[in-house]
Amino acid sequence: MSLTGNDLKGIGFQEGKALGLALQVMEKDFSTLPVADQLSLLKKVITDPEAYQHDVNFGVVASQLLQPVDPIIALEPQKAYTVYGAEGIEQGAIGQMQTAMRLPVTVGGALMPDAHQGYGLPIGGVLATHNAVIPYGVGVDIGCRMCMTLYAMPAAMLQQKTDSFKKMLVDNTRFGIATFKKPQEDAIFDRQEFQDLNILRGLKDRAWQQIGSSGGGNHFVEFGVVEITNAINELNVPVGQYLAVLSHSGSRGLGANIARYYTDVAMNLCKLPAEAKHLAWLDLDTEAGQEYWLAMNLAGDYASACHHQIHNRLAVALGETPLAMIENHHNFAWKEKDAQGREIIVHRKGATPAGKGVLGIIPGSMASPGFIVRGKGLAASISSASHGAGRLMSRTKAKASISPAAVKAMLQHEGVELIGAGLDEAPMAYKDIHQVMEYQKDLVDTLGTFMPRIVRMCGDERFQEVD
DNA sequence: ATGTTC
Repeated sequence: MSLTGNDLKGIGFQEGKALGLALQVMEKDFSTLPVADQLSLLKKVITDPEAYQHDVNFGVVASQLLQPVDPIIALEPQKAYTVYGAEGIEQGAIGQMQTAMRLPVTVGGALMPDAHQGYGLPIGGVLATHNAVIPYGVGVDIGCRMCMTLYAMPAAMLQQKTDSFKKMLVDNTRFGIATFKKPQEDAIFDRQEFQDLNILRGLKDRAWQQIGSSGGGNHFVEFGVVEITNAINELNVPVGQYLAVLSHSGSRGLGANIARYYTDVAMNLCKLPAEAKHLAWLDLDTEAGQEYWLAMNLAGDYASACHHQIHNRLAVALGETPLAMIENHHNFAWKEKDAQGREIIVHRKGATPAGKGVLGIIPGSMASPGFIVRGKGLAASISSASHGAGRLMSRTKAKASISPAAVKAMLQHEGVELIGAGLDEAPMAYKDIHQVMEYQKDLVDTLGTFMPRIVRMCGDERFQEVD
């Protein structure tokens, strides 16, 4: 029988290295004993660690228990930050942002109008720090991002040949646990980081299996209609309608494992009061900080590579070359400059980079438009905007209160075909994107809109191997 | 977000 972390906490272990080591020792050498016997052994060790310092089995656990406990870093008075669309933001997200503004490393922050509560920094939170990176300020899905390609094809084809476009999505995208039988080669796998960092060496094989796949949750790949409304645009396309592909996904298991590992490292190295513990940071001058920075950037590039494979497969299926491609991370940290020219680390956890002239994509929901935007570089927003409409209700509440018939009717009304997805992704579970765009009109200009027509999200693939 | 827990 295997012990759990909670079992150990029950006999007095604190969250930390000793707990992890104790679990390892029990799993390796004592896993055949009944749980009660395992616990009574560990109880002796934690009661009198001195006696076990040189024990062949428990020496490593006892020595760790005897290490002095790291002092807790004090929070400072809260620094000022700007909230956009405060009336639509839940209190939990505001509270989390206030805590983040009290870290000694924090130099600035902003909360986007689609914000909601997360772990550590809220989703929709932007945090600028000095020389420190917070793994939970980036989020679990490192490099979660948007990518859009525009085609010189009549958008009406989507209605005329709906079934053929649906088949293109089914054949060329993978959701949930499903992956491609033959993953496509990619330059990302030549990256030295996969050899240089221990953690990455063990993650490469699954990254290879998963490349080009989309995962689950709010991720999607969809065909839709882009309406370019601004004649002055960096895409170099005239005002008008375009058939387009839009994708939303991240770095799959690769980023999730990097995030989990370095959050753990940070929380062990950087002890904060309970309400701030998930905001543990890594100093960029330390080995761990530099490793995380490399791993995070690799995960971001991997997420980008996944999107490029998705769009390439669909370009082949369409038999066309895209006119333009737009893409942006919205879960990431960047080295940027503040107004005084100092280097800052900008964490955007569910926020779109909106530096002056920077293009980005802000999706709505499966039945409402997304927006192609150009950042205005507003300092108060730390050059950021929202990464979507934001949830109006939790996944649990959405599943309990929205009826499949209502979703079906809404999709039909908006002329949207859907493959997969659960009620937690229903359009009515999201805020009104037009209202959210209004809240952030000082942050971005709109170049065009994207209306979804044929949407694929994660469905039963969660439970069922496809290929 | 994630083969969802060291």
